[in-house]
Amino acid sequence: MTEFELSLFNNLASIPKGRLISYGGLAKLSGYPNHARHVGKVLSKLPKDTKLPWFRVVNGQGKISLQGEAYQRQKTKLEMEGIEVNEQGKVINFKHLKY
DNA sequence: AAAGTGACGGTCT
DNA sequence: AAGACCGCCACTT
Repeated sequence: MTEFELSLFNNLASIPKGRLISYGGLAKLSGYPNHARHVGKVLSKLPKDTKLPWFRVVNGQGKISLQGEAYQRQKTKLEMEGIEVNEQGKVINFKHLKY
């Protein structure tokens, strides 16, 4: 467990329901700007039963980055919080925490 | 050891 | 508005 991951998990856990953050924003918030890709890498290793709100992380264009089955899982999770996702994977009714 | 690979992002066209 | 381009960095081949 690196310091980056620890900070990342703490910040991610603090994202309120109904709000989103970008990969780059989360990286910067965790003290590592320009590490957006690393954030995705870390999140991809989370256990499927994690309590962390991984689904509240979208890319800089406000779109879901996951593909296929995973895309559907995130979309469903977001819709359960009242966030709409259009045909292009873009989130509509949301308040972003930080980009 | 060099090259490829992403749950990415800012700029330029 | 949408792509193309390039920078980025840990990991895997």
